[in-house]
Amino acid sequence: MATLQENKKDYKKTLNLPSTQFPMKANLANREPEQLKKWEEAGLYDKVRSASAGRKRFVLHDGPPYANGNIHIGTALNKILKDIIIRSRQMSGFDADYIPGWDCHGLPIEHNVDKQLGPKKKDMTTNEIRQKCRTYAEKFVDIQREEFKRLGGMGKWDDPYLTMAYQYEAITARKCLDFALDGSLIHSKKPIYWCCSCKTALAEAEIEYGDEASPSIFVKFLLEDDISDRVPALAAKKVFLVIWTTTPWTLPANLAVALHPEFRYDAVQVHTEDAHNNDVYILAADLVETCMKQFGIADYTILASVDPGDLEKKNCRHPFIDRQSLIVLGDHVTLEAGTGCVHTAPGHGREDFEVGNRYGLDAYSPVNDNGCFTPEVEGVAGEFVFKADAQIIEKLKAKNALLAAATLTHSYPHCWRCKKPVIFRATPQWFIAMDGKTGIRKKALEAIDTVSWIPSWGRDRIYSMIENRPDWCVSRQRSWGVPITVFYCKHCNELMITRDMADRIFDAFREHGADIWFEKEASYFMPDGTVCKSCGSSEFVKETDILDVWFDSGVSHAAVLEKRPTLGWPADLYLEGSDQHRGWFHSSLLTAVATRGKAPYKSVLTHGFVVDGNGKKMSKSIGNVIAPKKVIDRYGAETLRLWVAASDYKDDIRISENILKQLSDAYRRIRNTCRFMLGNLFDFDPDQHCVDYEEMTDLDKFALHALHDIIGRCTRAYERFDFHVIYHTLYNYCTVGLSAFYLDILKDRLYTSNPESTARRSAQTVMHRIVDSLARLMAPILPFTADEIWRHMPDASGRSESIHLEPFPEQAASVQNAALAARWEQILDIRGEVTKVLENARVNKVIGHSLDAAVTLRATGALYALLAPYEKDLRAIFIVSAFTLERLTPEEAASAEGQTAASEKEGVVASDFIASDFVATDMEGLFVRVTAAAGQKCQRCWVHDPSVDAHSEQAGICTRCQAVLDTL
RNA sequence: GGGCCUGUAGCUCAGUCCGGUUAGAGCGCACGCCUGAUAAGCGUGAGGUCGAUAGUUCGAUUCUAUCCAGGCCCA
Repeated sequence: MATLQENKKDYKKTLNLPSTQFPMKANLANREPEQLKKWEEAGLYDKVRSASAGRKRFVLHDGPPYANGNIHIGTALNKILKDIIIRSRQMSGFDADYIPGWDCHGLPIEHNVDKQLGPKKKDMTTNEIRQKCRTYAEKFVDIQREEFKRLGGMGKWDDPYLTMAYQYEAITARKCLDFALDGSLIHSKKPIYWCCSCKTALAEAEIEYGDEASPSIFVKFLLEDDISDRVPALAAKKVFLVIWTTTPWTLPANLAVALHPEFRYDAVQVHTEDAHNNDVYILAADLVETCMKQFGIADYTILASVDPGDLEKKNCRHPFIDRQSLIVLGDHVTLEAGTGCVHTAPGHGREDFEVGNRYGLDAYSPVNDNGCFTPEVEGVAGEFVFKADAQIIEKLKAKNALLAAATLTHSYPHCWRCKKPVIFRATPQWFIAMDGKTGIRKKALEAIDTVSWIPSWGRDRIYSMIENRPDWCVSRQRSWGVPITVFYCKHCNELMITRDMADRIFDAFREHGADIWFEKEASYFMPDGTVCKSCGSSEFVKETDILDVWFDSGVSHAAVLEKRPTLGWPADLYLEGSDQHRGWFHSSLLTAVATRGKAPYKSVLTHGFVVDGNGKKMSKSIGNVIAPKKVIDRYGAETLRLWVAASDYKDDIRISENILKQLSDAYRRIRNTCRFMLGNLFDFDPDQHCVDYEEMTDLDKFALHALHDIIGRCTRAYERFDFHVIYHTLYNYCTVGLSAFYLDILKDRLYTSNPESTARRSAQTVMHRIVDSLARLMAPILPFTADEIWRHMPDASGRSESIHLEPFPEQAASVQNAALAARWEQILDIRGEVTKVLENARVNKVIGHSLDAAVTLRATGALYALLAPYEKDLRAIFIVSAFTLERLTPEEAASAEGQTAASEKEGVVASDFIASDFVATDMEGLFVRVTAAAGQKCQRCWVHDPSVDAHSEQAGICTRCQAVLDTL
């Protein structure tokens, strides 16, 4: 007779144990690049495209990232979301092409090129510099393209749109001229940062802040208008508004004094020994005390409180120029320093400009390119502004307008290149008028309500931004961009642009790029014989300003959606971070309503920002930045994609080692669950072995019902872009529905049955459908893994070469069975009660494995009726060796409940019922008894059964196994 | 400082719109089992003043206000 050990081995050979080439370890970091290469070699994306030709289109328009630097985790989030959307729409039956884009012009690139060039730049022509910028942008387009592809994103990476492409540049210039031709592009002055030493305009990014010592002076402005009708205490007094400034040189450009509309102001009469005696000063009430200290005035009386509203639009006298200064109200006034009355020179400060704009004041800036006063400024004409400070202070003293003067060290903007302090200076700029005759603002506001904003607060956010924004300043005094292609008369400075010229410029740009603007004379773009309408001159000069890059990307709907044959206007969806309400969503809307009268998108989806594990923003200085490359190298792009899917991206989303670890655990669980099913399908041929629904057990039918529930939930979630619902649904399904329930129960049947038996084939039919559906459902989120699963599934007729050519699984109504599902939900609950009692037996060393146990259930009417039809199945469902069902009357149940409770409390055995070890459960009318199973453990199926060893020919196996072996 | 948004177990998310049993799930953790999914699998269990405070209400995680913490956009 064979030894037990040998028998064990022999019997193992007779089992149908899982077998698959699908590896347990994903080794994503290494395998993903190989996979990408295979897809590329196979031309998968082209196949996807041709497979969906003729279907209804879904147009997701890619917002162009800036072609500078490596991608960061936020860009990765954005691109992965887009890819999930493209793939899921594709799988739900749309034709969804993805055309990535890059924003290639603009200051940050030029700035970096500047840094590389250093002093050489001075000797280079504009086009030489532009060429360097173009090369730089190309380099980063290539770098980022590879990084994006590595994320698993599917799309036309070989044919992206670039804002520096000639055709794109031509369209950008053309769109700008559309504004010019309909009168929406206006020329006006605005203050900008200006470096007097480099003689150039500077952008915010080119400013470095550093300490600087400045004069700090208090100046009084005589109130000309009488407000004693509102404030009687001021009758017949000399009333002054007192301002504070650290830039005395801007006083010649003073046009206004600003007060805060909600602050309280006091009129203070001072008593001094000097010329200021009996002056009345108007100051913010909260600052009276500190100001008086600074003025060195101890003796003063508060005469009255003044409502700033009573002063609005009244006039002061400029302290040393024969001019009025208007009193205005503005929210930018603070109580942090000064007097609460703010010296306002609209030509020399951004807030001054904005408040001045509202009151119709000129951006007066009598300072030339060198930083010297123009001749019109008496006394200091020709003087460098910072040098003029002292002279202006002297002048104020002489006019008895100076209340105090000191020196203050404070943070002040400096030029990034020459490190000298910069000034704010108004220069002519091009603006797109928001409220001109084309009424862009009004149209934009109306268009907002035709768009679906997800989440809905996006609507309010962009609405208030459009509602309150100033005119759009589109001028930049730079080289790297699309020029504003208008001309001026050389003699009278009259603006010149016509439809004909616009066409010529468009054609020239399309052929040569925007460089040609800087190469050719104005006449090149003008019909022969063009003369100035105003003075008749035939000599013209070109505008040298270039366009704000937001204009470039803002016309992408025209340059891309309208031009690409696979896209269309308007887009179904724009998807970007919530910062783009002010950025791309905003600029796109403005250019679209102006030229097409409609929004360029039907819906706008926004995602939040990536923050660290504590919800803090990532920054280099804090050192909490997580680079996508690091994540990919360690966990693979799939894990990063799973992170995107798991997070509710409408909020800010967190990432940390802990979160990634959790996701990588989840990934492994999903992978392994699929691997188990693949392993059990090793001998399954779907074309031959599928079992009909009607022939299946209720358990298998329930599994199909549950699967179709999952399919419904996931496909609905894809429709609503609720990807985290999919993650949770699939993950929970794998752990709870499959691994801990269905698959665990199935093992016995799969391993021990005759391989050809209906019981086993039925289970395989269900598992095949599950793994097929799971792979399809996960494909948009986990494209690598889904395709890997696909390749390891049993082959069947009509299969595509890649899962990415397949649609989502259908939700088949034929397997929906609500009544059956309701019964099984209850059986699941009962199973939960049984496992608790089993665990108790395990703790008490009665059993180890659940197959060591025999379970008896006693149940009352309804529960008994539910269980009775399944009596034979429940042994397997509970994964125990023996199962018995007994019926209990309600009276017995009630009495037993009481007895069990009593025995638990007192430790007394109260009746035979309790003596037989039944335990009351949390379910009313359900009692469970667990005992060690009788009989030997079958060496083949591991079930304890009295029949084991009853057969003489084979040692250690049960009748059931013997029967199977007989058929093999 | 202003506009918009967010805050539920260690983590990722339900629930809150329209107030009402002991606020749910999975993971993680702890303990145990198994060794025929094995760098796997199964079971049980412990975790929450629902950011804080005040108000409305018979009753608030849910409604209101303020505050705190954080994010985006402005200033």
